[in-house]
Amino acid sequence: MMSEISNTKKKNRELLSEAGLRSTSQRQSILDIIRRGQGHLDADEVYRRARKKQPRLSLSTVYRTLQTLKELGLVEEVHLDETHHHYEIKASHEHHHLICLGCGKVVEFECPMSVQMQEEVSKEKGFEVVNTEVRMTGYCPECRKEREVSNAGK
Amino acid sequence: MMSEISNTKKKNRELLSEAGLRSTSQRQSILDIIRRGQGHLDADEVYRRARKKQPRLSLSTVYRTLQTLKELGLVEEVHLDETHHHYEIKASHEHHHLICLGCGKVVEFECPMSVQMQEEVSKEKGFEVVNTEVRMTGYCPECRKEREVSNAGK
DNA sequence: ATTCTAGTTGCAAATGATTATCATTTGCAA
DNA sequence: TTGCAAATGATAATCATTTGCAACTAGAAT
Repeated sequence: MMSEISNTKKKNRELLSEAGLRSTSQRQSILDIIRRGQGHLDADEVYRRARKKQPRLSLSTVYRTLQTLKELGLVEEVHLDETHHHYEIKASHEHHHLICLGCGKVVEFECPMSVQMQEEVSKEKGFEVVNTEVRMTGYCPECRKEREVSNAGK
Repeated sequence: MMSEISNTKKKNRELLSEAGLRSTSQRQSILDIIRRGQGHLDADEVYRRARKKQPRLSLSTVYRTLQTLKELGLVEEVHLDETHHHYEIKASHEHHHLICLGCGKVVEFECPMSVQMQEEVSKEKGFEVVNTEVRMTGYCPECRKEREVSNAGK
């Protein structure tokens, strides 16, 4: 348990210094928060959580760090909605997002088909495709139920 | 030719009044511009084009009209990049977007597979999926060439 | 045709997410 | 321990989009 935590800390430190970046407490905690965050945190949520430990942390640092970690390839920026960005640890497995229009819940899904799709489009359009994002929206089981109820009331 | 234009005008008028909306000149021209725009116009581009005929048109009206037309289901909002929205006439055939990271060019592609994909995810997650967006990024033939040249120079 | 009025518009100011600026602080190599 | 480039915090700037409100107008009622 203890070793797990210090491992993470050490790993963070190494990751950063390998990239030629200084290992600051701010970067440590932001990285940790995203790692523990189970994906889908936005800048402001990271800010709020990080401030619990570092009340003097500024929002700009969060944005800058997010940007840096993204460039480093440690963190991925995902586009769950149109108003702002969300961030998650770059996962080992490629996955996509299914977003509930009712409650905002986000569910991840894998999609082996998308690789095939990417190849097809690549060939057909002569592009070198570097990324494929699949975003589905709909209603989760709970919200579906609610909608049925309120529709029945009409 | 003449009849085509007035047809469109009449159609616009009908579409709007059917929805209980007033048929204003602003809405007419914005709708026309998007229809003629071959997809992918952003609010500001619509604004610039519309002003040629209606110099007093305001940007807020463009935004409001875009919003209204979207709700009406006549226009679709697409997310080609993270900085702002683009709009296109709701097409008869579902299609997705492939965006060049070099020059920004946007190419549409169809993807019958996505329907199947949607069904699978629907079943697996218990969602009622209402929309699937596939967004690929990469480099178009021209930009690929350029990149090869500049890489060779290294 | 004239009047009436709720739907629309234009303008300006507000908002919300993100980025830039710059003085101050800090990690870390020497 | 020191020097200095990198990083931070506070604040202002930016940019797309939204909103409040007074003035305007489409279209129904007269």
